[in-house]
Amino acid sequence: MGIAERKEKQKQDIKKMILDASMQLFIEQGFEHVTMRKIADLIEYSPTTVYLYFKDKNEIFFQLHELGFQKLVEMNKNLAEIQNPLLRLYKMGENYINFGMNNPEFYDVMFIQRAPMEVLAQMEVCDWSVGDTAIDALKNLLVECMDKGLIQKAPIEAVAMAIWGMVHGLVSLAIRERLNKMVPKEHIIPVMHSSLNWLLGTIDSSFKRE
Amino acid sequence: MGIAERKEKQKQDIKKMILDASMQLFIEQGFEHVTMRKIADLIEYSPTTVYLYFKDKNEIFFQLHELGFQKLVEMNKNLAEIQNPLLRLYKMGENYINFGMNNPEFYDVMFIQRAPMEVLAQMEVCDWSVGDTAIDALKNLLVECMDKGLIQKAPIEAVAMAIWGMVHGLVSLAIRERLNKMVPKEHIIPVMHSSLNWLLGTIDSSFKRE
DNA sequence: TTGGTAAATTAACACTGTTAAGTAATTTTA
DNA sequence: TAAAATTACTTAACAGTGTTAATTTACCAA
Repeated sequence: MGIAERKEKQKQDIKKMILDASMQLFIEQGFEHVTMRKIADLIEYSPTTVYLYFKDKNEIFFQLHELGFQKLVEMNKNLAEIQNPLLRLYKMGENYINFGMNNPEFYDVMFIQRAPMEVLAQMEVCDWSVGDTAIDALKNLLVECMDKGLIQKAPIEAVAMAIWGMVHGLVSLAIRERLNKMVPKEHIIPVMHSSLNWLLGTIDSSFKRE
Repeated sequence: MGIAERKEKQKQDIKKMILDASMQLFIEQGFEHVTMRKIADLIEYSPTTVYLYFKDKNEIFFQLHELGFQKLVEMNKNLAEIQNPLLRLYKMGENYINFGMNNPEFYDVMFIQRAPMEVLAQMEVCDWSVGDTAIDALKNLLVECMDKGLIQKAPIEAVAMAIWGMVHGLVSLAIRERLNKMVPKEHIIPVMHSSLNWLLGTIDSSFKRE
């Protein structure tokens, strides 16, 4: 069935076109300026055609949110070569902050916008796998640190949430303009890194970053 | 000029009616379901009348955001009676978490939504005074802790951002449904408190909360 | 060539924030 | 008190939003 295959491929191509157009719009103009009509204009189809490939606007954002996680995972590949788990933990936090600050629109749709979670809630199998995988990576790393006696044993859940909370808090406050007065824009990433450094420094006082 | 006064009062009354209606809508139905027409319906005026009292929708949200800060300050009055600065710091974090989780819509407009900051950006004197006051309270408390040798000396800015970041991160992740899989909804506030407890515990190991 | 299916479009609905123009009510002035 | 001016409010409209139903166009098999 060569023609059915080709049709399927065409369908996937258009889906990709829609996602590319959406991505372009939302990186250039931000989440709230992405409209179905603008997407349609960009791919030179009528607005309703988009609905033949995606259930609704939220589903498009859900896909972009997944794409964002792919980018984040990509970024974290440099962790593998780091032996010291505590250093790896620091680098993971640094990566997270850099990712958020360099890809604010992706960060937005991944961790701030409600849209992707609404799609998830309406799915029969409701697992946020991309998110859970990322969280598990953090948890596993923490377990490794504790096992090797690098940080004090404590409830993993609470520690993981504390660390994730901190880096997410910093990035989301920055993205939503709540740190403008506190720190000038050009210094904000270094200050975030020093906040992270302070936290990990208090976890293990023997840890000092070069 | 008694009549000018009365007019002024009437004007303020209607402003208050509009804010009350907006608040009711956004507490009951959430930020994104507050519309100018619904507000107008609720106060039984035409939609355009609202524009005679507020420049635009963002300005209404800015006022609600200020109101939210009043509520938060109100909540923090119980801090005064606490002698130990470290305990006071814990209680401040606890209050922050409780405030956010019990008033998610207020928290949203105060720390997540862009609208209030857009109003601020268009003002000639662009100071986020309510926010800065809150941040200063945290900083001062940290200075007190350091002065009394309760926590190790470190750059205030970085420490303040780390702590604020953490509590904000936890609350905003919860509000935006990113912790649903990690922690069941009914346990979420206790886990947040234990995250905070863990952080403050690592800052000063002599500190254990009852 | 015809019939049937798939793909895309047009038109429309019910909303949204916001502005311009017009009306009604009130106050000031003569 | 009557006319003029100001204030308060409303109606109508614009340009946009997501989304659905009905319709047309394009394609492929018999």
